[in-house]
Amino acid sequence: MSDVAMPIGQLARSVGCNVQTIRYYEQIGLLPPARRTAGAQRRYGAAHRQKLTFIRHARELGFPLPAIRELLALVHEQDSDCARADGIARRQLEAVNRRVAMLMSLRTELERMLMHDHGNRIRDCRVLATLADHRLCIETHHADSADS
Amino acid sequence: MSDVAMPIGQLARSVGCNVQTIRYYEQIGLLPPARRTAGAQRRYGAAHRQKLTFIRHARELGFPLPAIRELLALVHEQDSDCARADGIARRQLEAVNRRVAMLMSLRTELERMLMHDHGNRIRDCRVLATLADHRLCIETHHADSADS
DNA sequence: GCTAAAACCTACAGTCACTAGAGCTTCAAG
DNA sequence: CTTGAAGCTCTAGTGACTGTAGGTTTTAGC
Ligand SMILES: [Zn+2]
Ligand SMILES: [Zn+2]
Ligand SMILES: [Zn+2]
Ligand SMILES: [Zn+2]
Repeated sequence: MSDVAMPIGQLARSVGCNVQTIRYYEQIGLLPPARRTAGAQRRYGAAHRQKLTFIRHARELGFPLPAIRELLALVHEQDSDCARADGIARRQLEAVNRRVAMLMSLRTELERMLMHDHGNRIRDCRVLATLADHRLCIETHHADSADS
Repeated sequence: MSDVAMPIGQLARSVGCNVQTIRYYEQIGLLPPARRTAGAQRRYGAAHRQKLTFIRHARELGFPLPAIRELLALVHEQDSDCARADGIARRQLEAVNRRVAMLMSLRTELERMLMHDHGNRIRDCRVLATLADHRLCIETHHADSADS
């Protein structure tokens, strides 16, 4: 399509993020500055769109921005070994695994709380009783790393 | 133990959070202000410790602070119905379920990326190729809600 | 009573990855 | 040439803390 001189809003729609996000990426130096019209509006081409697509896809897979910055730098070294890139992805996988494990035990505990018979008064509520005393929990859901 | 006049550091150790967190909770009105010594240092008793334990346990289960604030308010209405408390917990369970679902599909995709044979050059790297083009993904891991 | 170290105090900045708003300017269609 | 959408910069806010600077209080040993 009209790749030649896309304004920022069109680029945003085409990759599915919003305009402020693109300006933010430029500001922190993740996306190189766009060329500007005489009136100082940004105009983007295919290269920018590719880079932004990469960034957004990585974000959707949960990579943090510093990791993405490193991955983008690696893309330019076509002849180098990809071990570093793979390492970043593996670390991301491990982080995801830790979060999943954490959330699964939270889920178990929340389900346990809710399953119990509630004497429908606050004073007898299983949810509040459990929150007040972790000994009513079975699982050790406690955070070693990875929150919420 | 010495519940009578715990200084903030001791309270922090006893519930397993750090000192700034307690001051932060006081600042945002989640934890009521402690009484002070002549020299303006905070001293805590059993009631404070109970409340803080409740807060920290709820946080470990992923409840956001506004939900915890509401739960704490409910605890004082011993004779009321616990439906609201249960509703908050159910919403938290649903949020956890959404996150788990999201993270599972991220995990699948990350594993797929990494499983592939890598021609150990950047130019052939499956990780970077996949990040550059979502069509190489099977799962629709895309975020509708719940990030990272 | 004195000293030194540990713990405490306030106030403010920084984290992460955006998002929202105010107040102004530029672009493109008619 | 007018108008309305879209763009611009700059600043502040989100959630739930964490870290720092620079000062004061407490406590234990002598
Ligand atoms: Zn209940
Ligand atoms: Zn528990
Ligand atoms: Zn590779
Ligand atoms: Zn994908």
